[in-house]
Amino acid sequence: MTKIMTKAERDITLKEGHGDLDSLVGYNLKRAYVVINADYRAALGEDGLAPREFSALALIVQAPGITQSTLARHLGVERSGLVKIVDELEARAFVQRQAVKGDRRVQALIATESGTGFYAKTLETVKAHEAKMLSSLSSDEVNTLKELLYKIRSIEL
Amino acid sequence: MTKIMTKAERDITLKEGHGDLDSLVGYNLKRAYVVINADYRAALGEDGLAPREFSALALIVQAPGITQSTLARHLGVERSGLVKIVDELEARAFVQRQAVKGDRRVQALIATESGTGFYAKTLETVKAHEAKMLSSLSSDEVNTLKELLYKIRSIEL
DNA sequence: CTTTAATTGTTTACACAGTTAACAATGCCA
DNA sequence: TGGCATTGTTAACTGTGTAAACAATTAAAG
Repeated sequence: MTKIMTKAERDITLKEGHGDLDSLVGYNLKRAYVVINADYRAALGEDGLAPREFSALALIVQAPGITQSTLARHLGVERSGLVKIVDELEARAFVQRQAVKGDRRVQALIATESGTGFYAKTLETVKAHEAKMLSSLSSDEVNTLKELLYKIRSIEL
Repeated sequence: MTKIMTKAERDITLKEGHGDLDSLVGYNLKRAYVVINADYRAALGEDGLAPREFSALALIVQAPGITQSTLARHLGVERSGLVKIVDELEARAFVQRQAVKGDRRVQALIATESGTGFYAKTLETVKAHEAKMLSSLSSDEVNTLKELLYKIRSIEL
């Protein structure tokens, strides 16, 4: 026999905020991800780089000449999925696909000058966005958080 | 003048693992989320509940009679998006939409007996999956992680 | 060598999660 | 009563990503 609650009772019950879900890391992880992601997009605006293009560009800037296969592996996506990411970056003239002598299958990725500049500018914007989002955490807490998340994402790598 | 690296040089450079990206919370958050999510699905198998159906069911079990609007608000999704989640749960006979006297617009959601049972069983599976994933973290670390993620997801709520 | 296997980038088809906009039915309130 | 808000729903669309197939090329095995 299930007891039905009134609307007021429901709201009070759920307002507390510690049912089963809140004790699950996965649920908190997803919700936090959604919040951060939404603010990221708001902070970068209409023609800012989407997260995946941004992270791809970051690796290309920091490892000039990286191939798409290697890049896909490091980003944790499929080769096929990376194609449109690089297409987008190339369409905006931030990176170039460059032939490699010695292996005609691969095309090395290098950032253009404007790509490098745009990346640097975007990185500052992203850092500002994160600083704002994490302003209620101490810098120790932020470091701990990064550390723990890094541990999790390194599982079975 | 951009210096192109050899493949070996590239691999060494990236293996270190501390470029710009690794210092960003958002990037670590996303990668950790993907890892946890993949293992969640593997742990629950073919006909297990997907994360969103599971969390919806959790709230329905814990707040019998909750309406779709209230549920959507608590889950952080749109009313329209919740429809197919509840459809799925109803198709599997885990919840029922029940008319409410006094307001003919809403339909209260209640878990069936089998829904409650399935939820309890699934919750144990999910807890086991999390325990496995987080085995390299101390229980203090796990609690800290939950706490920090909860702080983040509570921003502007 | 020559045949077989593996790798790279790519396209196409698909699945899934989620949003916005519109809508009918109903309730609230002034 | 009349206007406004809310609820559940559908439909069209976007975004993100996967899996499967393919041609070109390279590496490995006999």
